[in-house]
Amino acid sequence: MSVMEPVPHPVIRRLPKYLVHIQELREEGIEWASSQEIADALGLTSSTVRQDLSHMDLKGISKKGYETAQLEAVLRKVLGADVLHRVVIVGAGHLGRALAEHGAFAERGFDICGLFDQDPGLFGKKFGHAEVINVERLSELAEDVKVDIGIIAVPGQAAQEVAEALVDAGVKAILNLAYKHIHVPEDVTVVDARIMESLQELAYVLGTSRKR
Amino acid sequence: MSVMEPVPHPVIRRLPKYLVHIQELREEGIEWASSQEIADALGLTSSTVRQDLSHMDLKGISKKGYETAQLEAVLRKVLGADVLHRVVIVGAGHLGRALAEHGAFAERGFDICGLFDQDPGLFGKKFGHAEVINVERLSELAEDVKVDIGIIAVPGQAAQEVAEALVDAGVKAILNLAYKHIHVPEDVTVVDARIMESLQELAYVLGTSRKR
DNA sequence: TAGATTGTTAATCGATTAACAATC
DNA sequence: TAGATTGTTAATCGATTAACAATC
Repeated sequence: MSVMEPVPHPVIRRLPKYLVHIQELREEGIEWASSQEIADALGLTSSTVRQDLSHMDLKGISKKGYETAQLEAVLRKVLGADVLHRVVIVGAGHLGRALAEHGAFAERGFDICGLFDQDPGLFGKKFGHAEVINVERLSELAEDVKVDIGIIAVPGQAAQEVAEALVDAGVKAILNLAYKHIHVPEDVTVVDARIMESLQELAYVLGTSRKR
Repeated sequence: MSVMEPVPHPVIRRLPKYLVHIQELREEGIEWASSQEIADALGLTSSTVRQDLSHMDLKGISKKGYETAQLEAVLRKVLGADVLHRVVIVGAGHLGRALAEHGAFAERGFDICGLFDQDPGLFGKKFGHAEVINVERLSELAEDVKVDIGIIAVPGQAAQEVAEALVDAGVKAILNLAYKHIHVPEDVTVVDARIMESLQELAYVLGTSRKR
């Protein structure tokens, strides 16, 4: 509840889930939600929900729970959903293009302001409202507009190189979709998101269940 | 090291990272890797690496480390990389198409054997080597071939419905890319992978650093 | 042999869950 | 009032890190 205490990482990762669910409840016209109801919907325990929300600047009310309008506002604020984030995507392969064309990002405050690749055959092509630009011109763009987030959507071998280009351009937050760990300075935050790893996780589970 | 003890979840999620790194080392002709070397490359501690690998059926050697060939083999085995996994994708939007067209899955033992959508305008169109099929015909396909993994790549509102169709079709492992928690029976494993949530996590970090 | 590195036990750290007094 | 639900403390659980004897 106190404003400046650090929110633990596992909690941060759950906040977007709360936000989505609460927005749904509001669309249905529901004004109050108890920790138990939220927990059931998201596959958590009510205890976890209360602990998590205790980090937010918000008070629940006994017998009623949390006011959905207030909860949505608080979550939007802490997740920066009301701030415009400028995002560049490096790599205009299938995945990079799909992201550029995916409308949901714009809806949630992520503006794709650049789509880069090294293949001249792609330069100038439009995906979503972004045009493919030579990756060498990344730093030029970064001089003009402050880039908040860089998405790495290139093959693994090129990931580290791209990461360094993003860091040089002053980007402090990187989403790494490449199948490779990247090394960055301490003041840069990296979040990994790899569909391949998730698939392999499932493959492991399938393997163990098959044996029994 | 013992064959049948359950491997903790955090360890499982790191195994794919080890595999990728070891494969790289082998391509470079490197035959031995110490826990410290692996840790540095992947941003872990040597202690974590040794603990993780102690779950594998493998022995390191003092002074040399782990034999990369052996380590790769063991990791491939435990992650089921040598088994063909039959995958269906439900949702032929930008993301679903990008996945179907993404060659890296086939390389790693994931065969996209079906791409489904509800939009008749898409039926018959080819992405990668998959043709878009009416989602109502999902169960038909499942009768013919054993589907191991289902990928949900539809908008959030449709996610639960699709999850149920997959469960009905006998799919026991689901990768959920939709922005919505899905409820499934106990014997079905769900892994969530949402780029939006990862972006929001970064947005949170940006928000907190901005304040200081 | 001396030194490096494993495998494993123990210590620490942190997250989740349980419990319950306070409160509406 | 009685009952439901919060906010918070304490207990539990599990993962990571540290430490070190064993070993090559």
